[in-house]
Amino acid sequence: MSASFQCSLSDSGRSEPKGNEVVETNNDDLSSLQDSGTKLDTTHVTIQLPESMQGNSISQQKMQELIVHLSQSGQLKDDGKIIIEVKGTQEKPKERPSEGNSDEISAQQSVCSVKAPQTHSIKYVTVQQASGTGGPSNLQKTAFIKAANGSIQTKSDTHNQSVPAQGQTEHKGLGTTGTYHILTSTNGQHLQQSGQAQQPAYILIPATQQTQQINVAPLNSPSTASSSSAPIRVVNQGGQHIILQHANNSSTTSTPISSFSLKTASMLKDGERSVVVLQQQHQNPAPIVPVRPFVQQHNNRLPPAPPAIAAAATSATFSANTSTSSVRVSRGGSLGSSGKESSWQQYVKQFEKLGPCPICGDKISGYHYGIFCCESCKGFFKRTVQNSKRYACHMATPSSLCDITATSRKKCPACRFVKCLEKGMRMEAIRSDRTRGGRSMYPGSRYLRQLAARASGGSEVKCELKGTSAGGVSTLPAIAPLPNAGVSTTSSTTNEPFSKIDSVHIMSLGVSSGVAYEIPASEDVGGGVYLDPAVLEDTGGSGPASSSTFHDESIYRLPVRTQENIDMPKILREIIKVEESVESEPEERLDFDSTDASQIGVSTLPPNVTEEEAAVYRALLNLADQRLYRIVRWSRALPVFSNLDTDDQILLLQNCWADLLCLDCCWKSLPTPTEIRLTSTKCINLDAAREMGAEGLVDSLLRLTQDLKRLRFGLIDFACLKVFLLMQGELVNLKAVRQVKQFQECVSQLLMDYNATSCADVPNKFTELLVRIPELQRTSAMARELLVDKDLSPYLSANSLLMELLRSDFHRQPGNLVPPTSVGPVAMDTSGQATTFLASQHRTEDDVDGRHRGVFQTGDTMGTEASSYSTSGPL
DNA sequence: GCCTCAGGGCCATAC
DNA sequence: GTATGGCCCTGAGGC
Repeated sequence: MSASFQCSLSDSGRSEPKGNEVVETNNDDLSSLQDSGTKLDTTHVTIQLPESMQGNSISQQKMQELIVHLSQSGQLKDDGKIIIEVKGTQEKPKERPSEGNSDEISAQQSVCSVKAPQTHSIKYVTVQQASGTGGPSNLQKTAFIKAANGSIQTKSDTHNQSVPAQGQTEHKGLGTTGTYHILTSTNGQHLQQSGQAQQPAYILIPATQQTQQINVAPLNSPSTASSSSAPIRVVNQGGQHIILQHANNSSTTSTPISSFSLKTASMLKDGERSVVVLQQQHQNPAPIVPVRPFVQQHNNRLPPAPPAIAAAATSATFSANTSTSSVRVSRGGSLGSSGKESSWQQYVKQFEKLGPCPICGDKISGYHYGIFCCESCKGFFKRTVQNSKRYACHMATPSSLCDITATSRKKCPACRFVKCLEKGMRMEAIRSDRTRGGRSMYPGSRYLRQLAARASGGSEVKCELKGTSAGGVSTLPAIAPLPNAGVSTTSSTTNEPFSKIDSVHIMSLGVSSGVAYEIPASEDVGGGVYLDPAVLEDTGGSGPASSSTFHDESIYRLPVRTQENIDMPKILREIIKVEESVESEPEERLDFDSTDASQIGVSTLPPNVTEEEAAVYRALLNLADQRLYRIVRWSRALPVFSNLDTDDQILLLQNCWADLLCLDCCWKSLPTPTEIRLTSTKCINLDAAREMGAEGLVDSLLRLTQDLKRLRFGLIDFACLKVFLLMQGELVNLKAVRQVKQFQECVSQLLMDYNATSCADVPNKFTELLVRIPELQRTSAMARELLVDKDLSPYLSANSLLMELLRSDFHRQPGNLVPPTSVGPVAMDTSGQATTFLASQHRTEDDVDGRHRGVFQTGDTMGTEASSYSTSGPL
């Protein structure tokens, strides 16, 4: 969720607008204006944008997030309505009156009224935008359909404003309205264009480029550029700017925004508020170089016209050519050649005006691996990824990334590489087969984005190219921005390059050379910043599909942005934050030497087990025990869960601990599809597992890991799936059934939305993930049976959490005839009664009894010792 | 068939 | 000896 939405929603009721900001009001006057007599619960949200923005739009996704957030916060009831005002008045931002009264609502108003027919509540959201010049108007109608299962779907439609849609209240006549088209649906697919000739493009401009001037040229032909261009819509998203190209280029007479800057000062923060404001650069627009259509009719094949180039109207190569033909420059020198310059020199010339390389400040040479950057950084990035290079920053106490400039870039390749990633370079753009030429097909590649743009209309391609990478700014998918879009962004409120608060873990799995080390990364490295290890084994033809270069070597994992302005709902942020917090804890030890039998208390080994083997078992079980403690810490840090009754917490953890352990194994093993990763430096493969009698388990884990990898299982997926597994509201004896169910549904919905909107390259990802749960549960059942088959007492302390949970498993088996004489508190509350999905794994009583005999043979002692858990233990 | 453009490779230079 | 980076080659896709 965008900062503006987030902030406005976080403060209920009226708030004081300060400067250019988003405010939320509950203006009864507005309500009365919009409410056509119905007694609906009304929520008002005002989005304020400054002067000179010819319009402003909210993407459908934003709308949906807004609705979801309002629903979750209880502010939006069924049969309620929401009025979203998008203010874009003529007043100057700083002179704007402090209170948003109805008189100010002169620019736009959006109205969402709700009527809930039975199982679905259909929320129509209309966004009306006014230029103040009068003329025909259109409405974007978006239906938010809240299904019975809690999911929210959207549908879009465009219609003329003259006839208010059913269920909507009347809009105030505010002059010319424009229509923007929603580009993505909840399933991540592009919606068909409806009605208008063009569709908008979303262009993400990283906030780091706040000082970069962005020139926006009209879409129309150059000859009409100055008079009939489409206005640009600007919204804020998670510290990034989204420029939404107006779709209506046919009838609007609004003045084009020719040039504006994104200024640091415009990114205001007011407590939890974060507001984006775009300020117009010039009252009198600078000369605009018509942006050449990238495709189709004009046969202009210039490289994308960067904004700065557009500004440089007198540029030799990108002259202010007002004709449809233009000087074409190609490296082949076929056109526009000076005769003496090499083709390459000519080619490079195109980018001279682009501005500095976002990484080192050198000259941009072109679009490389996802961003505009210089040749040097291109080569550096290529070598680093291709050769799996490992760097280390030698700063003793790094608090920020080393300064990377054209002169200093050689000094710290570690920080340079992190900066490459941070600025949006994509490792998946490096080809594993090293084939030359052709179009790159990695997710997010410009080519794919162009294809997508064409498929959805074509005109926005021009816009996309125009807005692409101002001054070397990295670009992001113009449509349906990827979750890791934030890779290319930095803080929206600061120009601080980086911070080393979070870390990029580049961990080697090599035993000897595998020195785990950290490369400092930015806390601003962007929303969803997780370079999925699966990406490195992309199945795509041009990606590093079958590369063995990467996946066995390193994992590049950047933290998901968790700062306030992250573009995701609050609950999701909290979950991610908890996940990151737990992940940041020191890694568990897998120590084959320190766990001696004396600590266990049982020194008698089974006759066929050597001390050496016992040490291995002890180490592994101890590792599992440590992981379980971590799981408990994780769960207790979760919202909702931490507020549950202790009995409920115990019950829920009893139910899923093995699932979580197995999922954790898979998660850690994503970079090593042929081995299950125990720690960052130790793995177990099938051969080793066979020797330990765990071949089936490891094989199942591997298959699961590979499935998840194929699905591009990321941190958000991981975190949400864990919550999903934990919060099982169907458990018998669970007290807070409703809260648990609601939380699970909420997280499920968030994950579905996230996957639908941000993981479009993995069809049905959410469903695919859910389908894996039974397999995960089978695997975890296998693991528990394996543990039960082994007599663990020689290897594991009696008061280990693992032992306790296994004991609780035993008690939860239906029909267990011989309960242990003493049970730990973990099992006390629900012994013999709680049934779970795992309990449905049928076992015979004899089997269960026999398998557990070893586990419980010291039950009395364990019960006594373990009882401390109830007060001071993990639970 | 030509052009685009974003990949990779080569190799002189720097460290 | 290795890393760097400037220059050029390559080739799928678009027109």
